[in-house]
Formats: sequence, C-alpha cells, structure tokens
Amino acid sequence: MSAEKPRRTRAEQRRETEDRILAAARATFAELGYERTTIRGVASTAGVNAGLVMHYFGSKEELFSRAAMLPEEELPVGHPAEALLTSLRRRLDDEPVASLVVLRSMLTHAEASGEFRVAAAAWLDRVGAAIPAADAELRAGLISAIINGVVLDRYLLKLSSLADAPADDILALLRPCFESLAGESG
Amino acid sequence: MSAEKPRRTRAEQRRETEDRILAAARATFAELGYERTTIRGVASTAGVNAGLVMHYFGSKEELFSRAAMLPEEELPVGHPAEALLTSLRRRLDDEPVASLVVLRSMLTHAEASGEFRVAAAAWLDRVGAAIPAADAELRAGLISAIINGVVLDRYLLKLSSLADAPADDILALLRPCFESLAGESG
DNA sequence: CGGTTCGGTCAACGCCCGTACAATGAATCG
DNA sequence: CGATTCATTGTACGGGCGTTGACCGAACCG
Repeated sequence: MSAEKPRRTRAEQRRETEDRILAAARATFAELGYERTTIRGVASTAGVNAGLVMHYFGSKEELFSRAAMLPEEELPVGHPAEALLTSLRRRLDDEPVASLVVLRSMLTHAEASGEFRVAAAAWLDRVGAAIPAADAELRAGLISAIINGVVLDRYLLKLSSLADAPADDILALLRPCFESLAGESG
Repeated sequence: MSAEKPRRTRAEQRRETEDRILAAARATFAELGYERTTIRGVASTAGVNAGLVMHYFGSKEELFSRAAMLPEEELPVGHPAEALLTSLRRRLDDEPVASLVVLRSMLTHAEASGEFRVAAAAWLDRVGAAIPAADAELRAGLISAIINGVVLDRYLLKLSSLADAPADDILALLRPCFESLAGESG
C-alpha cells in the first residue's frame, strides 16, 4: 500500500520529452528546411506545448543546433576511393535524415550553419590529405560535390532515376569516378 | 514649343519597371531562397513600392514562376560526355544566377517547383537517350547529380576548394567521370 | 480640351511567427 | 507533513509577412 515509485522519475521524463522534441525537430527540419519549420509545429509533433520547446532549448536557433548535431564522421581507412564509397553508402542507407537536416538547412539558413561549414572543411582536409596529387584539395572538393549531389537528387529533389535506384547500382557506377578523382592510378 | 514626346512611353516604362522587378527577384530568390525572399525586399531593390509588385505579378508564387523561367536548354550535339561538359561549363561561367534561382528555390519551396521537376525529367530523358547503355537512365541521373552537386558546393555552400577553382580545372578532372558514366568506352 | 486609362504610392488588414511570462500541479526533499 | 522545485501549460505581445483597395497624377485618346 505504500506509494509505488512513480514509473518515471522527473529526470527520466525530462530526458524522454527532450528526446521526443529533438526527434520531431530533426524530422521537420529535414523535411521542410529551417525557415518553414515552426516551433509550434515541432512541439505539436512531439506532443507538447510550444512554450516548453522554448523553455528547454531557448530559441529556434539553438533547437536547430542541437537537432543538427552529427556524430563525428570517421573516415574508413584503406584506399581513399573505397573509403569514400563506403562513406557514401552509409549516407545512402543508414540515416538519410541526418544528412538532410544539415544539407537542407545549410541551404535555407546559411548563417545558422557556420559550424557545419567548419565540419565540412575538416572533412575535406582529411580526404584531401589521403589523395596523392598536387590538386588534392580540388579533387576532394569534387568528391564531396558528387556525394552531395547524389544525396540532393535522391532525397531532396527526388528525381526518379536516382530516387528509385538501388544503392548498389549507384555505387558501382560511381566507383570509376571516385577512383579517377582519388588519383588511384597515380 | 509644342509638347515634346515624353522620353518614355507608358508601355516602355511599364516594361522597364517589370524587368527591373524581375531582375531583383531573380537575384534575391537566388541568394536567399523562396522563403526568406520578401516582396517588400524585392520591391525595394527594384526601387518601387511593394504594392506594385503585387499589382503586376499577382502573388509571390507567380513572381517566382516568372523569375525562375529559364530559356529551354538545348543540349550541345556530339559525344554525350563532351556535350555534358559543355553544358556544365555554361552553368559554371555564363549565368550562375539562373541555375541558382531554380536550384535553391526547389530546395526551399519544393511545391512551387513542380514545373521544374518536369523540365529536369525532360532533360534527363534527352541525356539518357544519348547514352548507349542498359542503365542509361541511372547514368543520366548520376551525371545530373554531379552537375547539381558542383553548382551546389561552388555557389550555394561556397565550399572553398570548389568556389575558388577555375572552371577549366573542374572540367578537366570531371571529364573522365563523365566519359565513364556516359558509357563512352562501350 | 476633357475624360479615361494606368503606372505607381500609401495605409491598413489579418495571419502566423518567435518569444516572454505568469500560473498550475505533481514530483521531490528536509 | 509542509516547502520547494520543476515539467508543463496557456495567454499574450510585438513584428514581419502576403495581400488588398483606395487614392493620386501623368500619359493617353477622341
């Protein structure tokens, strides 16, 4: 008869609610971009009041920052071309949403994404360092452009030829490109 | 001392003002995307009152439609790979703004851009028809993705390695990719 | 010349947004 | 137990937006 422990302690509840808000925010930012995403909308998807979102995250900017935080992407080791193909496969299969939050929102809200520009630059440096060529930097940039372009056409523009294709086919056709750009032959 | 002909007839004046508004709209849509572009902003850039923009174009949607209208892009003839490289060079040099209006706004306002999805599909069909391979459609889609990715990284994300590079270098590095994808060797 | 068209301005509307803040009630703690 | 924290709600405000319609004056036309 003594009072049972409440199924959820306050801390647990808090964490769960915050996670629900973040998940809703990620999905909405990815689908609508920064501008069209509203705090009320995110709150409603998460099943809470809009004021709560503000209370927890302070501002829309901050909510976006938290929602867009990505785990540090580690580059697979090995021949650069193979490593990059693996990296692309991950982005095609594993979690398109994570990529989309950043990509779409960098486009709709460039100022909010200064941090991600930095992350992208770091990624480029690492790739460039693995490419044995004088113009390694440009080659890395082009590989990044291809990856971004594929994600863009497949998930954002949803152009049919790419949206419907199996990831394997895409990777197979792209392999010669990556090898050429990664300077595998030299 | 008879009344001189006014320097500009009403029709001329109208056309010039409309053009000025369209130019301002194109620049603003390309730079800010659909959502962040405001009619007041476009009007102010064009040096007119916001009401006039509404009066001439009816709505923001319609203004966007008119601003984003592109000349039908004709594909250069010849080996598909060379033709596509030429097409990319045009987009890199000639008029980045025109590409950007469509690209950026398709991303920020997908619904407004159904028409351009159609145009993109037609372009893909034409490219696909020129590629002698069973998976021509996918190959065309990948080429389109590469072109979009390069424009994206260079002009929208402004990633340094691509933004600073001469167009010639980009094309030189991309040539093997296009040849491989366009099935030149088969 | 007088009436009409029409390029252009201005002020206002209703809406939705990000945000602020007071209120509430249940979990927590001494 | 009473006091206090804190997750959560509801309400409200100020601002910017797309859009509207009344209005003005100069170009047009018979």
